[in-house]
Amino acid sequence: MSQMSIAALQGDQRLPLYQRLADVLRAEILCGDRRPGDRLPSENVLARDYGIAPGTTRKALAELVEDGILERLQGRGTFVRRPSFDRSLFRFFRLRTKSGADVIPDSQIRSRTVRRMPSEIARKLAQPDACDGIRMVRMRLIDGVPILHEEIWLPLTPFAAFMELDLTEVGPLLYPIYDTCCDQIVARADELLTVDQAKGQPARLLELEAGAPLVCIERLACSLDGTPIEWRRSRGAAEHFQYQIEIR
Amino acid sequence: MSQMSIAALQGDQRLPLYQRLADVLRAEILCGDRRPGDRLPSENVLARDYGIAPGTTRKALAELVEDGILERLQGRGTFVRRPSFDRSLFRFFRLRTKSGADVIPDSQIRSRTVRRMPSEIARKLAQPDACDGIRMVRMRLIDGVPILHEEIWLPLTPFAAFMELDLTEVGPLLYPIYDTCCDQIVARADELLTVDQAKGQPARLLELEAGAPLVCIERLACSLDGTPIEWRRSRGAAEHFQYQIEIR
DNA sequence: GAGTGGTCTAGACCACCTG
DNA sequence: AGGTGGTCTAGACCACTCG
Repeated sequence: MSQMSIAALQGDQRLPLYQRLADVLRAEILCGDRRPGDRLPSENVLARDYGIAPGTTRKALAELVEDGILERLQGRGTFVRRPSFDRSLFRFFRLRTKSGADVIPDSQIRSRTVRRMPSEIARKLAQPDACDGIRMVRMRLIDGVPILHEEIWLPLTPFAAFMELDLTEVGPLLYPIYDTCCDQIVARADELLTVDQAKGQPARLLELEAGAPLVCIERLACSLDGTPIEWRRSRGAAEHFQYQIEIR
Repeated sequence: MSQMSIAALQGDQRLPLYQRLADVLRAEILCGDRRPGDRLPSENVLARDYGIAPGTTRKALAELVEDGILERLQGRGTFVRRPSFDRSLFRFFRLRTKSGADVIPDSQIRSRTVRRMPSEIARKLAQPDACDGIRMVRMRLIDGVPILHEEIWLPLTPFAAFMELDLTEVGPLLYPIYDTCCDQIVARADELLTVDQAKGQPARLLELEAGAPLVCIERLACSLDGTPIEWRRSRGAAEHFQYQIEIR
């Protein structure tokens, strides 16, 4: 192991040692060689294995901690972080209910079918045009009141097992299920927020009049290595929402 | 200088040395003792002055670089960063015009008066209730088309000089003017985005029918030490906007 | 050429966790 | 008690900038 590792660090010699080590470790994590929760070798062991000083190892690990990929616990070790992130939507969104904030709404999956993906969604999911995918419609409710209408698309390739799942066992959070059931970890997402007008199925399910202002969030969720995994569009009555953000 | 500085670091001895040094330097910057653009002493000089190892100094400086307060340039030195941030609004907002993105709209200040602050705004600006403030109404246009209606409030206390300014000389960016004219630096801001319906003056100036969906962004801008400096509410036709964000 | 920050080394001691 | 990470030291050499 140790000689091979030294060879690996010699890859692109223009970069500093700590950078090359960070790249190696990052790659090992992204390709699934090291899974979330795994403990890495201690900094001294890494230093010996790669033939560099402990301080240099430390700087590489610090960079990955900065990235949010690793977590270091004094006296315990260095661990691959488990990205948990389904609450992120509600980190920015605040639902204007009596109760206040930080509630994850209840979830009702209204349908789950395999059907032809619209080409625009296929493109965003990096799938070939005119292929099949999994489509879900999900309502999210607070105190029984429908708040969000969600249309969710998954590519068949890694998510075939998802179709076998008992929907009654699916809770309000999908991403942990993607992990346990299909070995897919959502690491980041892009969101695009626009304002729309209510019409069709979403308007009906949200019990809104046609033309009412609707907030529309399109999200493309990606795995650790950047592969797009899930596309979803969430819509909700505009009056229920506020989006909060800090700029620096 | 050097002995005094050592005394300063002894303040709260539970914290690590690099942390205490970072706190001292941050405080010196926040209170205006070191201004944006100033060069700090080199890490070796700091180390000698404070009686610590250069590596420890380095870690303190790295933390402030991380915070965005300092900037280090190889061969030149370590500098206090000049926060420039008026473009941030448009880092998230994309205006759906033919031309595309990354345009700072033109600016027309329609009024600038001193008048009684609404109590809610006074509270947010940490001003006493029923005090006077500076109120501006500003339109922002792209290709001559009104896009945003802005209502802006400033506390009189540090901004009195702003009333003397020739408005024809005010460009599209206010924050650099706050700096040069009133010695106020905007370092961060909180934004709250909601959806509203057009009515009254904003609707008229934006040439919208009453009831049209309106995006409404309330922003509270703060100086380096966290003091609220400016409150503004920007409104624009919802159809013109999209808000983009990356979640990690 | 002198001074700066960027990288790297090779240790030391401490606080903390676990078996 | 032994291993872990957190802090700290005291240097080295390099690349870069500037006068």
